[in-house]
Amino acid sequence: MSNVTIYDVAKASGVSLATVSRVLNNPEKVKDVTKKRVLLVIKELGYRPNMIARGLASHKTTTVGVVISDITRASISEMLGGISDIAKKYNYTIKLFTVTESDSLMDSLDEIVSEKIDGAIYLNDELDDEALSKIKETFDDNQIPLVFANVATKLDNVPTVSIDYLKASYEITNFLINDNRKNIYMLSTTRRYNINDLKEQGYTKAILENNLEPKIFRTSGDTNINTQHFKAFFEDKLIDAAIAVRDSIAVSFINVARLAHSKIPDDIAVSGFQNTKYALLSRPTLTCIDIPVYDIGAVAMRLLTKYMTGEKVEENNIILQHQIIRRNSTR
Amino acid sequence: MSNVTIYDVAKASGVSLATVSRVLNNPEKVKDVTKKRVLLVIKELGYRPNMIARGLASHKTTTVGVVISDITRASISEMLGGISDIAKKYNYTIKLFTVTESDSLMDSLDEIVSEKIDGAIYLNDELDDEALSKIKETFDDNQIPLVFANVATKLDNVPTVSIDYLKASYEITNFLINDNRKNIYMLSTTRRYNINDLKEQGYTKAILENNLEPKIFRTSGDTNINTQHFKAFFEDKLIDAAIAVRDSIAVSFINVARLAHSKIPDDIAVSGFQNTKYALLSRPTLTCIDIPVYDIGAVAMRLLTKYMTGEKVEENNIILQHQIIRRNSTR
DNA sequence: CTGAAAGCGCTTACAG
DNA sequence: CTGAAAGCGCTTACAG
Repeated sequence: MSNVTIYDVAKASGVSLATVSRVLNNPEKVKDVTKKRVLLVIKELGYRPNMIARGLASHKTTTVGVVISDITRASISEMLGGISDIAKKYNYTIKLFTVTESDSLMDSLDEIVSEKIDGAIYLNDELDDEALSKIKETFDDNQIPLVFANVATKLDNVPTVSIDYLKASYEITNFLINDNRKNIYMLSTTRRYNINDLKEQGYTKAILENNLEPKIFRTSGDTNINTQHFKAFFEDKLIDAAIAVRDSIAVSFINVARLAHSKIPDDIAVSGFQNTKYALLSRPTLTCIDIPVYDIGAVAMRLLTKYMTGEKVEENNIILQHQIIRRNSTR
Repeated sequence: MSNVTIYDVAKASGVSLATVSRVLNNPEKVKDVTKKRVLLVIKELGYRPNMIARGLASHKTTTVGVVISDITRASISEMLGGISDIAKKYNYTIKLFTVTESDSLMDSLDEIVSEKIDGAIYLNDELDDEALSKIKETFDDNQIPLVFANVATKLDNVPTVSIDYLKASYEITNFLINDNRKNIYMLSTTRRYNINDLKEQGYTKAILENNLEPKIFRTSGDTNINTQHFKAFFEDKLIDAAIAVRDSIAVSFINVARLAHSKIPDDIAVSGFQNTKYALLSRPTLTCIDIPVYDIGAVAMRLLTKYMTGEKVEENNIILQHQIIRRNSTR
């Protein structure tokens, strides 16, 4: 029964409730004997401070908000894993907020802010700079530290944790160019994402530097739909390499390409992005950029703890390392 | 700026703070003119009630805890999606708790309980009945309604939302038996899950009813590891059908089987469980039991709202419908 | 329909 | 090192 209050503990150990509170929050200010006695009573009574009351009195809830748009995306749950592990380590609880497109952004933010969180991590790579700065501003007004995870922006004073998507894309494109590929497509999404734009830029840069022609094919993330698109694609396109912005799109493309009697990787080399389980289960197995999704979450949470406790922060925009995982869909 | 309090609103609209509170919580008790005036001031000042203070005063936090073990599992994020959508609809906020194996169960529960949630959903199919009832008891002691999602148990008075895994497994096994398969393996996990046990039972029942021999092969959920196991498997096993307890294990098995020159589905028919994206991206595409994971989450949350508000509940153990999705890995 | 007052369970200066 | 008291921002009987 958790209806034991700080009063009960105070009475049972013969001290004031102020002292019990100190034992819990500033133990160094309490004499050893007293502390031991109080601690014992706490154990015996099974006392656990009421976090709500503590939150009201101290203006700290030891809760961080995690704001996401589409929880179903594979990367999200891994990022959440990283966030959660570090949050636990620093004794923060997580509140989950989902913002759907039908919601007005400002209303959603107001709601989140009124929950009195100590800080927030925002996961949403669909935001443009305007939306990003509006969000940042709202949190600033309420003095709530905020970190964007897996989001890239040129705005400074907006803390982010991400990888260098432009560079990653540039590298994988060059990798294919060095394999003597001439007709390299980027398979991107119809919908413009903050991060996919960077992938396209890195690709385009490498392509142009080599006097090739950039070719971006946009399709849906939905397997049923992009399968149809890819089937049409093979009726008239010349192609010897493809870089998909997501692993699942790459695998879907491989499946259709093989139906069209293309040999992977000899006729067409294919690369994905992220290194999910899809890449391992695909045949041939998929070469891709490994994105340390768990780490992005973990580092974002760690960064947030620094803002919340007022620790010195050297760098607001953290770039984690990516790498190319070579498998059988490329030579 | 959310530092506007109920006092500011009261003063600005010339009423007492009690009236402002009523406008928000029991509007029918306030005269229309007064209500309109207060509402206007609330808008103008941008007032949003402090949820922490409200929680302390009312003993209701409008927050539900979602307790999970391994957030990385694909099913979890979809279930969370269902939970989140319904929670939003009923104006509940979600607190996320992860319980790792290294944590003591009781300590974790104590922590969760001290967060003063109004109710909880527990997602963990690794628990045996003993653990389940211990958990249920702890929440009962603290008068916190609790629903287990995607968990099966014979204990009554433990609310659950799930599908009939035994029946689903029984059906898919019979489906393969009717295709004249004789050497049907179940590909299960080394680790015993609450739910996988039921899958094994359904399989075994169908097999025995048809005078066949039950054959359960246990492996890891990790693709790299089970690939090795499956390679060894093909050196000495006679097999013409396989039912994997997870889609990803089925796909991994198919990949190895094809390497061993088995034709899918002619030589070996394969079925999975859940109907994830893996099933669609596999070649051949994977037949599997469709599990309405999102719905399980949504229904669990809806059920929980009933417990929290004291609504009548007809049935504590809700079974959702599954179905067999036939694709190309079976005939 | 509305207000004054107590209370929710804590924390935190302020004294001593 | 410890206690008395004010306060965090609300809700909710209790009167009227």
